[in-house]
Amino acid sequence: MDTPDKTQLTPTSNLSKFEDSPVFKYIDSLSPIEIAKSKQTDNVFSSLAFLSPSSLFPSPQINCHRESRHHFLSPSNSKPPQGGHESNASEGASKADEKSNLHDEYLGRLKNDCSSKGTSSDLLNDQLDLATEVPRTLKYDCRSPDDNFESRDEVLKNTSVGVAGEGRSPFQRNRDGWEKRQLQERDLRKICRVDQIEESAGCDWVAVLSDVADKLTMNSSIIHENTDGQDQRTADSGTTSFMSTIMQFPLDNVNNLENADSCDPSGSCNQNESAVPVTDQTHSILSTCPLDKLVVSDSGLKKDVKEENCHQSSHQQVSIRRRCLVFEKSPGFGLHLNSLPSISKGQSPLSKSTLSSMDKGEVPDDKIVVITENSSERPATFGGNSIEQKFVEESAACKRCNCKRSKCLKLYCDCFAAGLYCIEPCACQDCFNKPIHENMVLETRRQIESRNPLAFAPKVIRSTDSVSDSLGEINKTPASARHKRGCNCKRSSCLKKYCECFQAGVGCSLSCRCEGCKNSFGRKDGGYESESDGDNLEACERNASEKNSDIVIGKGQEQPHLSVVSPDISRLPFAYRGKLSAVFPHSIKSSLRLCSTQEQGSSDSSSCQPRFDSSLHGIPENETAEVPKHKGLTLVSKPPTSPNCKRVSSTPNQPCTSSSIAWRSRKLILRSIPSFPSLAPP
DNA sequence: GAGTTTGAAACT
DNA sequence: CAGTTTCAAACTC
Repeated sequence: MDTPDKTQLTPTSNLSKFEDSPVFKYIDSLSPIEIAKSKQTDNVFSSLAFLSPSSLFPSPQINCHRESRHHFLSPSNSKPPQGGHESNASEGASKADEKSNLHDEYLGRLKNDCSSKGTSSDLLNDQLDLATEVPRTLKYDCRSPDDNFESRDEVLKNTSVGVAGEGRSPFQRNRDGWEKRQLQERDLRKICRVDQIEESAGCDWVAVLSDVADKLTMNSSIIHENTDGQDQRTADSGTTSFMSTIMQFPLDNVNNLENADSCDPSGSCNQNESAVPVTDQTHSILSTCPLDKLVVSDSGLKKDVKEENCHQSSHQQVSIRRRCLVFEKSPGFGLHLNSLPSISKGQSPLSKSTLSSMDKGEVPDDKIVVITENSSERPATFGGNSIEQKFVEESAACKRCNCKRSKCLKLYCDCFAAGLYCIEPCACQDCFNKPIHENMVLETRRQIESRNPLAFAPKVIRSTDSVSDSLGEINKTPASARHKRGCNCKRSSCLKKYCECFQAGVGCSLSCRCEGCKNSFGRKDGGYESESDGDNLEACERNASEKNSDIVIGKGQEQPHLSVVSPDISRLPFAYRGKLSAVFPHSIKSSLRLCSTQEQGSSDSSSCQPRFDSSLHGIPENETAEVPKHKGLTLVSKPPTSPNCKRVSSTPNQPCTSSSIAWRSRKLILRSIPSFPSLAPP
C-alpha cells in the first residue's frame, strides 16, 4: 500500500501549517465559505507565490497527473490506456486513482457545500471545518480517507495530544482513532445532507476542485511507486517550482476574484454574485493552467471534455490527443532536439532528464515558462473549450512519422524523438511506439539516453533576445539562436531542410561542421546571406514561413496570420515540460509551425525577415500590438492553415485548420521567462 | 507517387 | 574517434 511521505505526516503538522499551505489558501479562496470565514488575510494568495509546494508536490509528474493517473503513473504498474481500445489498458485502476476519486468526491461535496446558500449555520461550521481539512486531505492523500477526515478541532486536539500524549497506551490511541472516525462519519453524513439539499450546485467547482485534488493527490502515490527514489527526487525541486509557477497565475485571477467577491458588511456573502464569478474564474483559472490544459494526454482530454459538458454541452468537438510518453521513471530524459522546435508551443518542455543537468541545480527552479491564456480576452464562446486544449490537440496531432524499419523506436522517428507516441495519422510500419508497448518504449529510450544523455535534449537554443526584443531585433532572430550540436552538412549548403540548423530556422555556428555553409539564417562564419543569392533567399522564404516560427511571420495577404511563439508544451510529451521550457525557453517554438505552410507564402522576400503582421485575422490591433516588453510574452497563435500541414488533426473532419479562428483570437502569454542559461557545450 | 538525395542516427 | 551503414525526411521529377 502506498503510503505518504512520512515526513509530511509528522504530528507537528498543526493547524497553522494547514492554513499556511498554498493549497489550502487556494481552495479557500475559491470557496465562498472561506471568504465569509476568514477575511483575516488580505492577501490570501500572496503566500501562494509561494510557499514551497515541494512538500505538497513531491512528484515530478505533476503536469501529467491526469494521464499519469490513467496511463503513465509508472511504467511498471500503470497500463497505457488507449482509450479502452487496448486490452491491457484498464486493468489499472490504480490505487492512486481510487484515492484521487475519493478526494474528488470529497472536494466535490465541499464545493457543493460552498455553493449552498441556505445552509444552516451549524452546517456551515462543519463545512468550514471540512474546508480546513481539505488541504490536509490533499496533502496526505495516500492514507485512506477515513484516516484523513478530521475536523480542525480534531487536528488541534490531536496535535496537542501528539505532544502531550506520547505515553498513551495503544488502547488509548486506538480509541482516539475510533472517536476520530466517528466524527468523520458524522461529518460525512452532514455533507451528504447538504448534498441532498444542494444538488444543483454548479459543476464547474467540482471539476476545478477535483482537478486540484487530482494534481495534488497523485503526487505522493506517484512518488511511492517509483522505486528509484533518487531519480525521483532530483526532479522534485524543478517540478515544484513549475507547479508553483503554474499556480501563480491562477492566483492572480483568484486574487481578483476575491476582490470581486465582496461580502456585505453584515458578513453574509452574496453568493448570487460571488458564485457566478467564482465559477467563471475558476474555469478560467483551470483553463489557464498549463498543467491542466496543455498536457497532451487522453486522460486530460477526457477531463476537459467533462468540464465542457458541465459548462457547455455544445462543445463536443474533441479531437484525438496525442499520447505522451511519460518518462519520469527513467533516470534521465529529455526532449529530443526535434521536439523542442516542435514542442514549443503550448507547453514548456520539460523532461526529466533534460535535463539531468537541471536536476542538478543548474537551472533555477523559478525559471519556468508558463503559458497562460489571457482570460480577460477569452472569447465568450470558448466557454469550456479552452484554446489550450485545441492547441494541444492540434499541435500534438501535428506530428507523425513514416517509419518503416525502425519500429519507431529510434531517433529516426520523429514521434519517438519528440517523446510522443505514434498515432493514427502516422504511416509507420511495425510501430512499437505505442502505449501498449510502453515498457519497450521506455527501455529503448533509456538505452538511447545511456549512449547519449542529451539525445532527447532540445537541439535548438534560442537567446532571450530573439523573443522579447523589438521587432527590429526579431529580424535577427536566426542568428540569436543556435543548434546546440551543430550540423554536418556537406552538400546542401545548409540551405535545405536536410540541415538541422536551417530546418530549425537558426543560423549555423562554430559548432557546425558543415561545408560550404550558406545558411540564410546565419552562416557558420557569422555572416548572413539572406540578402544575397537567389537560392538563399528562396530557401529562407520558404523556411521562414513555415519553420522557425519562433517569431514569424504572418505573411500572406490572403491569409494574414499572426505567428506564434508559444511554448509547445503541448507536444511536450514528458512530464517536465515546464522545466524544460525553463531551461530552453527559447527553444520553444511553435509546433504549429509544422502545420504551417510552405505555400503560405512566399513570394514575398520579406518573409526572410520575420515580422509581426498586425493585420491579423480576428485579432484586434490592440492585441497584436501587445508585444510584451520583457518577460511577459504575448504570443498569438498562428493556426495551421496549410494544406501541407505536416501534422493533421487526428479527427478526419478536423483538418489542421479546424480551430484557426479560435487561434487567431487567442493570445498565449509566456510568463516569467527566465534569463537564458548558457547551454553551450562545455 | 516513385525515386533520389541528404545528413542524422546507429553501428562497427 | 572515425568510418560505414541504416534510416527516414526532404527533395525532385
